[in-house]
Amino acid sequence: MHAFDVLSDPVRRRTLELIAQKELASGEIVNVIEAEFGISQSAVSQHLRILRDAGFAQVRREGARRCYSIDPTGFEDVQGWLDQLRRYWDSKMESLATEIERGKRSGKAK
Amino acid sequence: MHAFDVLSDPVRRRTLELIAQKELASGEIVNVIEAEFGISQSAVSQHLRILRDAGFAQVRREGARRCYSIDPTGFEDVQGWLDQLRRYWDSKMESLATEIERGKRSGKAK
DNA sequence: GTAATATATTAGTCATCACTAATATCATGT
DNA sequence: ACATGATATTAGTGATGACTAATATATTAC
Repeated sequence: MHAFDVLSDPVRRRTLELIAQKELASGEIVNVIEAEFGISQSAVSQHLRILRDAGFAQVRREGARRCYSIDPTGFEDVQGWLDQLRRYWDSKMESLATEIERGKRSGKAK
Repeated sequence: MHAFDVLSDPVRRRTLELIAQKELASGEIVNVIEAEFGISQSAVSQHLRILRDAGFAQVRREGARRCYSIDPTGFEDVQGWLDQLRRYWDSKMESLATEIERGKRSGKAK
């Protein structure tokens, strides 16, 4: 599943918000998500798996508990793609600015 | 449609890459996407509508042509959400570093 | 070992969305 | 006015993914 597909689900985004602030056990995440979205433990567990597989979440076993925290790895591709895109349109702006500057100097600006 | 849903489609991501570099007429976009993904003009047009509606693309009429370019507006929410999340885990790292520092000074580090 | 708790997995259902085919709209040239 | 080209829209179909219910696995307590 592509990184952006992972982030396209509101339950997964909310889950990331939660574990970004503080490591949480699966059960604690289930409590919040169940209250906010009205879905089952099973559904949350499936989302957690997707987050793990895509490198957005890390898990640490603590007895019977599974403690989840943010894994920055998954965000690298996403942020990279966004940065690349921004570079494109920034450089476009820049060459536009250069063009305007050139126009001014040669007195061609209308 | 949520901003992340918009970005979760590969055709739309590719389209954004194209128009981020250079303003393109609908037909030019169709040519590239048709070649790369093997989908119809209709499909591309539907994707362009979604990009417009979500504030990722701007359109300019030029006779019968519709010229598309990037609209940064749509990316604000996306980048904002990512930044917020990063702030969370950065501050977590910071307080962890502070804690270690404190531990060292008080000689409590194990 | 058995019960209780915590979490994950599986099978099956339903909704959403991306697509095609067909059609509509709009501008341009004759 | 009509044909042509460029683009958008609509209706209908198929695939994917999010969910529930049921079950499996693992850990702790008795």
